[in-house]
Amino acid sequence: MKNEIKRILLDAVRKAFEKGMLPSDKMPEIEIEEPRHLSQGDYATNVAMVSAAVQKMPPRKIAEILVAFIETERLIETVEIAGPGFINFFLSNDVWYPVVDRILEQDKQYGASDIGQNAKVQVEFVSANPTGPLHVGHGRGAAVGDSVGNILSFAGFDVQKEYYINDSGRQIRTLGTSVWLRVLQQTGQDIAFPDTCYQGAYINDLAAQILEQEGYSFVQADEAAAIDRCAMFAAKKILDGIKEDLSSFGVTFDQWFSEQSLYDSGRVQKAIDAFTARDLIYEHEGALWFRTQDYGDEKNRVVVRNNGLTTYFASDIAYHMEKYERGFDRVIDVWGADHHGYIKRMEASVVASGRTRDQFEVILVQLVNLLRGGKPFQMSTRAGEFVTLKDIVDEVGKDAARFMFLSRSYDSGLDFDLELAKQKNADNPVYYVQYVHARITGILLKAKQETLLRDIDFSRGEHLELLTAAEEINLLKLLAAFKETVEKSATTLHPHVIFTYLMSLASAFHGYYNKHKVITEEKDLTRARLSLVLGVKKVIRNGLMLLGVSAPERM
RNA sequence: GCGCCUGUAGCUCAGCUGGAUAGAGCAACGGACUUCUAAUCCGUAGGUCGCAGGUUCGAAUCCUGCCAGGCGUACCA
Repeated sequence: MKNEIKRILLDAVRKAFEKGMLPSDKMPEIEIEEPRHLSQGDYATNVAMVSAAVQKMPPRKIAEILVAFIETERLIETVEIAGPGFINFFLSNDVWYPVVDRILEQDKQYGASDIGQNAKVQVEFVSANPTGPLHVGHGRGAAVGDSVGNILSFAGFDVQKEYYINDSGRQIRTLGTSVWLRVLQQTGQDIAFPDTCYQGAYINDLAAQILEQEGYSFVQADEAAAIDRCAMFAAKKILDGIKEDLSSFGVTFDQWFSEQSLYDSGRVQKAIDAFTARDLIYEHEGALWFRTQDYGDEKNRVVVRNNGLTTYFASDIAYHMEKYERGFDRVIDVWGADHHGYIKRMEASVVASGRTRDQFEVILVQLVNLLRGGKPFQMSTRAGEFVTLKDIVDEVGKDAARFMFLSRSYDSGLDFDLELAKQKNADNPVYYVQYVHARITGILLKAKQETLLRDIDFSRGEHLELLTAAEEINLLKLLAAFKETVEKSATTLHPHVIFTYLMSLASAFHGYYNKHKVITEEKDLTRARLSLVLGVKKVIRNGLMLLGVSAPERM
């Protein structure tokens, strides 16, 4: 429609020039936008204002001339000049009716877009160390990553969701030691448990489990091997738990990628060697350094410490090289905001390995500020005091938790009040949107019971021209805007755009519902309205699906 | 000190690829259920868009400088 208006305007400029009404036939880059207020039409353009310089005339004068040459076609009801020189277009209702047909026809695909051009994109998120259960903070990253993946996929990208498992290095050894010491304690040995070990009660559970499995002889085994065994055992158990928690949070991954596998296949060493050969890595004071400074980082970074152990950065370099080798055009990492200092060096390694800067993007999710009854509630993984994602899902449900995490831009910190979240009351916006879906289902059920309206599974809209109420036209316009909302969300990588859209659609529907009856005495009007609400129902469902929230038939 | 994010109604936040009277939810106040689910709706009230400059016909939106808050600034992960 916007292109249509642009064409009409170009036409008007040309005709006005030919008739000698305008000194130039040039038209600068113009905007066609949807005004905030209904009184300003369906579309407005600033063509007169931006042409003032070229035409050497006041904007309003230009607007008057153009309007005289605009051919009001069937789709345009009226054209007005307003304010400093805006030209406002009021469209006829006919423009909006076909959207219902499109929704009913495309169903679950309505709103899908092809802007992604099938480009291969990888979204990596959560990637929490398997040293303890996921906590609330991970939940936000999980919700964001999963939804961004869904939205990109819906927008025509070829998306793969991946979880990177840090199953190598010091924290895993610490995990093994922690479990081992608990094992010894459980067999009656009086051993101190150091602060540097993981304190959570789950460590005790794991110790009991491995003791049960291995038997008492386990404690007499070689200690180094036993600690190793504990580490493997615990990491596997914890990872299983993480998978389970994510699954009940509605989050699934296409691939779980092991850090250890990068060492086993020699990829880490290969990456170091390759960069060393290009003098991107050099030795200094017994350690190996990457020249990230050459790529805009504030200082160079260590990849191999002087004790011979590699840093996280080393395997991350190899990991990201591997991602592109798998054929991804874009790689998106979802990180907690406390890792933002890591972006520069990661970018450096990506660019150094021959990729362009825009092939690597980091979604920085600001931290979740945990509150309890309005008061700050400090969590500490080390001390074993934290609220797990599982706790939250068990208490408030997957839908409410996900909706809350996605309600705001991840650029802002999120206050998560445990007391508030655990209340299953009407304050929670998820019910506001889900209620629309349930309400419409109720209407359709009722319509089905009416003998005259047995067949309500319309494959296209019926008698749509009878939809003339302001609320109905408004709903149609919102439904038509869903696709561009998806595209905006995909382009900006911001899922909350979908949230905001769903809230406006829900609000428009509730208002309509309270003012008009869908099922009336007039059969044709009823069928028209049923078509409309069926469309609303499908769009609500599609939007919720992108956020990973269910659309209940009943509430 | 430097870097990233944020600063909009009493509270929590949308709006930020510049547009015409800055929006929503909660909280406050007043209304609407013999009706397709009141987990809803309608109305009232509430704002120097952190501050100061700049660019522009036009700035919450872009630029600069301040101020405030969060996070980060390891041969930790």
